[in-house]
Amino acid sequence: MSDSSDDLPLSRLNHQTVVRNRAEGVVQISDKGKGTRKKMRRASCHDSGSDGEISAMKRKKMKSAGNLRSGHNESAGNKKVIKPKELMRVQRVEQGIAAFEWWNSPDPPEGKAWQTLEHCGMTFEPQYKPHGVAVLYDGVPISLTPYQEELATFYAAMPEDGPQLNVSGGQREIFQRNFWDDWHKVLGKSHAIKSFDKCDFSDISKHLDRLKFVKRAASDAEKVVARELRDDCQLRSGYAILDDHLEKVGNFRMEPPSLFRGRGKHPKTGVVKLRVEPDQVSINCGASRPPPICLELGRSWGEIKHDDTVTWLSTWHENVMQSNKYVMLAANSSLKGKSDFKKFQKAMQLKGCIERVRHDYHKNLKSKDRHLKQQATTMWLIDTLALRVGGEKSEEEADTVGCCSLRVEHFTFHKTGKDVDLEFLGKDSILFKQSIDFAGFDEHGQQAYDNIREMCRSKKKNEQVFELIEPTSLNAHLSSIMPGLTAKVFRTYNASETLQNQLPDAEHVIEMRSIGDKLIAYNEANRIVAILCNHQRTVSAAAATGLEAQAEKLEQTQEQKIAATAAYEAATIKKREANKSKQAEAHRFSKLPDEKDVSRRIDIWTEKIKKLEIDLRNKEENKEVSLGTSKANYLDPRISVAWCKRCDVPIEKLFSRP
DNA sequence: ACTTAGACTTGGAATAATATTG
DNA sequence: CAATATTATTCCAAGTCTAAGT
Repeated sequence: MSDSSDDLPLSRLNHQTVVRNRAEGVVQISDKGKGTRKKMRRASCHDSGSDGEISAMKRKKMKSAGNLRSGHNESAGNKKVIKPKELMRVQRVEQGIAAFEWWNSPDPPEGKAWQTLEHCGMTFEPQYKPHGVAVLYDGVPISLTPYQEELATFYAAMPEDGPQLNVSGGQREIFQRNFWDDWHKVLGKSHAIKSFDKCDFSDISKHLDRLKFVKRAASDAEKVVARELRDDCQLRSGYAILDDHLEKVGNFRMEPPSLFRGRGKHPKTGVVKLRVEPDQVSINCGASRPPPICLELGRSWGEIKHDDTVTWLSTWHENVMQSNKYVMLAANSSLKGKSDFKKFQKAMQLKGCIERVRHDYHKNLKSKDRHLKQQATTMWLIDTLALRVGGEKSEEEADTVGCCSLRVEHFTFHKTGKDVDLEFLGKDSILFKQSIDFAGFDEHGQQAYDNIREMCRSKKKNEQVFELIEPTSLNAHLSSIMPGLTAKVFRTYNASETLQNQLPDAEHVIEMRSIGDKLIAYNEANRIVAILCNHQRTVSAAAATGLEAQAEKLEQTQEQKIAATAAYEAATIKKREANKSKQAEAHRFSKLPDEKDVSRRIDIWTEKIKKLEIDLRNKEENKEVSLGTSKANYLDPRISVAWCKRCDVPIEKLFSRP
């Protein structure tokens, strides 16, 4: 690491080639053969597997690097030599990154996130290029300045029935009003355009559609060029060096300006999200390393910081919600991996003292102290229904709630029956709607029910049920039971616990014939977790029609089977008849389908139908459930990997790697 | 003690890449 | 081999939680 070019900023090494030396297992980013050289230990082909705990995490993070080689070995037995797929430049770099065993690397000192950090800052989209297509005002084309046109184009790009705009409560109107407020300001008081209603953006919309069409119709050669450009950008700015190893950066491209798209009934939807320039961006990098060079001609970064207690590389302020945004390392980086590992470790720690925690709130459900009683009741809900804690929100955001912010109006008690309807909009305005049989959950459910009922009494509809409880106080209480325990940990813990319980036993799984059947069993457990966490997705029009088509296909296959069965029966009958009316005539039916042949074909159809049915049922059940979130954030990979090992399922069937 | 800014995880949808099928 | 289905990745909003400020 003493090469002189080591001190060259990453951003300057922009036309380098990346070479992966197979024999030595060395990854180099070399400048035409000489210069910087990053050595990395290569992931060993077969994992040592001794360090039980982490080895599972490690398996999850293992890359196809191993695959490539195993593919090679197999081909040795085969006569034909299968050439490994040629890798793109980006893939080669990322294979090198994946070879780093972060789980075996030492942690930075307490309180520090890193010791050295070098990266390339952010990239920016080119400035707006006017297209000159006019907005019609009262039927008359109006010429606009480039900036005015840019905003008009943002609006024109939004289809009439665009996402989130059909939310009941007139989101389309809010969207338009917010856009008009901002655009009107930019147009100025004396502008010819005075009212939104007379504006017609359809010419711009058509222009944009044409551009989209052209892009879609691009030739293969053009697509290759586009891909090359993207790869160049990725190689130039997409990686960081943290504590002397290469890491992938997550979102190094500056968000382009646009109209803000809040979820649900967001009061700010349609507000102009401004273009952010380099001088509004702060950079965080190691003091001993050269800071990134701003690639925008004649521009520079706003501020250079050297804060080794945080993990962000760049940050800027966003004008719509007044929030900070960050560039961080990618989800599969060592930093995120370690933090992920800690999260699941904490959940395991909760497993060790869950009895104590539950005993605590079970006891307090009957407390005379109002605060304690509310606290215990919220804990019952968080632990049992996997609700989020639910902090307070401002008027400037969509009205969504979590446990602490639940209001009387979200509960519906019925005179008959013990079920309670709980209905509210949670994170991302996703609907939570369940009929809850409190007493059915555990022996404390009845008490929780009584408490909530009592807390709702004598309160107005829009008042909070647990007005004494705030996330901070709830978390403070939890931390007093177990250090570091917060409400969020319960979701992780209960998700992991559910996965563990729902995965079928190995003895049962190992009997399954195909990997496919095993994967269905895993997905089933995954789905139960997703349902617990209320991870939903909307059924797109395309998905709905796809489902219909599949149902039709199933029906067709069934018909074919019926036809085949009929043919089979006809054949047997005729054979029997032939036998009866002497052998002499039997040759007449020699062309009839052979009995065995037909019955084999029926078997094939039966198999096919079975497969289609399973497939369809699976899809139908997954239609509104999103498995991705729970898989990415809640399922402890160690549980999944252990299950795979026991059930003889290759882990890469569950976890793909970039 | 209370409020707010900052930092980081979680989340669904859009989009790109890849696999499968007709 | 093109059309289509499936899967992975990107995007960026929206949560949680800690720490700093007052």
